[in-house]
Amino acid sequence: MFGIGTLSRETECHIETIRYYEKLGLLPQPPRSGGGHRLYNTSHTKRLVFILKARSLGFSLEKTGELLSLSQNAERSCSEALALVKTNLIAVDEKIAELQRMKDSLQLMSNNCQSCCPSGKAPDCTIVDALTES
Amino acid sequence: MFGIGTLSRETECHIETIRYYEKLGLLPQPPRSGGGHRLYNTSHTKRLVFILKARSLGFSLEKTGELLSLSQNAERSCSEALALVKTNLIAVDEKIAELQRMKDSLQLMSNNCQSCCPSGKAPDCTIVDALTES
DNA sequence: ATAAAATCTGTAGCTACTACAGATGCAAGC
DNA sequence: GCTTGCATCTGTAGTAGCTACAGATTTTAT
Repeated sequence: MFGIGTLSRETECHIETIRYYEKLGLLPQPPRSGGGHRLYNTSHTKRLVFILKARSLGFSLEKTGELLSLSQNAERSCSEALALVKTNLIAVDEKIAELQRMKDSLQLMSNNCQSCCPSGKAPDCTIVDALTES
Repeated sequence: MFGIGTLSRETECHIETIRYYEKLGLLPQPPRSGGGHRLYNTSHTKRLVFILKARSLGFSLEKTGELLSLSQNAERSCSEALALVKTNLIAVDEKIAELQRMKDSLQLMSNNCQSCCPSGKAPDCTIVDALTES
């Protein structure tokens, strides 16, 4: 049994975040010491690592909760987990596409600006114009 | 002079968002009708369009405010605008890279799952395993 | 004149945390 | 046994960028 600081250090997850996940029900309420300090064991660590991995893959905390309950279901339904992964994959793909569009526009603005006013000052900044014009 | 509803329709920006931008100081406080309704003109439209474009390029509202003040500066400093654009470009690039990593992992999980348990049910779901294992 | 639509202000909610304040708990050294 | 200092506690408020009300008023159309 170890305290929240140890769990935080092991998982590199902030203490406040751990408590926040507990509040949301993603982590179970751990037993407490006589004075009220939370006491964890390795099963808590595993569960938190699961949550953090899902987070790093872009799953919302709600979806992460669904994955967690799937993972604890004795008769695991692979297809449900697969559906969650695929939905997230589509969302990630869309975000990439949108960011790529942003990147292209920004690149264009940057290139235009550098070729038209290399001195650094110009009364007709192409960047401002690009944002101003319709 | 027209009302907030018209401005909202023209720019496809929600009424609440317009008021929010005013509250933040991105949009000036417009004149009011006798009864207190906001009255806009085309200069407000232009400014809002500028904001919305910057938003669509991933600028934070704070950075958008900086771009706005640059755009209104008589002696426009191209280099400052360029710096803002470049900083944002780097941030966008980093986000793309991170999402790409997510995508690769999700794709791998999805492929593994589909090849190992096409029936849809399996007691050893590779997705759950991937999240559980260290 | 009246009904319906638009707008007003102000507050609370959303996601996923983060940052306090102020009160305790705990462990180690003396 | 006592003190010191770090760890932890609860609860609230803040962050970004909105969104969604409630309840009151204004404007517009008939």
